[in-house]
Amino acid sequence: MKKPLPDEFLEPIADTFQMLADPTRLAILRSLMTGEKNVGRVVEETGRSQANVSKHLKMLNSAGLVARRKEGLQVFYRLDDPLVEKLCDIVCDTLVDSARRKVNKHMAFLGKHNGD
Amino acid sequence: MKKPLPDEFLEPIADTFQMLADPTRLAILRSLMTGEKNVGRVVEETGRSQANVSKHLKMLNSAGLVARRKEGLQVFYRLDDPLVEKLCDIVCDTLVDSARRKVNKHMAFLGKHNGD
DNA sequence: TAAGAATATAACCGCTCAGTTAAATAGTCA
DNA sequence: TGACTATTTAACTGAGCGGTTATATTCTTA
Repeated sequence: MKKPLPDEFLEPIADTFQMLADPTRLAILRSLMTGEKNVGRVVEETGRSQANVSKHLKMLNSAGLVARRKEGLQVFYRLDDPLVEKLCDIVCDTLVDSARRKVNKHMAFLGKHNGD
Repeated sequence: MKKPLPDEFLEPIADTFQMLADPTRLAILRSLMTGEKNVGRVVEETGRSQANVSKHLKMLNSAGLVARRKEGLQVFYRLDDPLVEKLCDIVCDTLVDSARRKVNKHMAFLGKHNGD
């Protein structure tokens, strides 16, 4: 029932993952998860340099992950792809699960248990 | 209800995405989705060079995405993280949706409609 | 028009990484 | 042991990318 994904899709998919494969971009996306923000605000929240944030925002925009809106001197960005939150949710869940497994294993070693 | 993800998670998450941000590795993972395979078989199915596949398999193994099993001369690899299939499903769905939207837009332009 | 603020761009550097080629390792079988 | 097979590893190269610094652009306001 599940179709194998065609070769032509491998590269665009890899490109999408590539966009998410950088801590700074993830920090920017996380910042935008709580709503549309101008560049300066994103700079504040991520603690990265202005030029750096601007550069990454441009990449994210080109990739179609964030949308751009200009208003006077400021430029506002917002998430523009439902993919982002879904992916982050899944990866985060997996990391949490992984961490929990490690803890449980440790507890078992100590002869203890917690709800698994 | 949704907790913001902590800074310490950004890098490991980025690393995970990085593993998926390469067409060859995606091809390898796709190959392994139909079951455990030895290196030579993966080489065949992906059409990449043997050394290249071996290198990527090592990376995927180090990242915990695939498991390794040795049997005589051959080495068998298999998917070892539920994350992989989940992520690929989501990305593929999104790409399909995106493609469908484009088609629909085109149909609308032509004054036609199909089930949306 | 001049000054200043918000954002974008250009140039540069160091590093990582994908792919290739060639050699090494490990296991099988005669 | 020696030939042969499957896989791994080492060394190298070229391209891409993240970050910084400095400069440019765009818009507002006085």
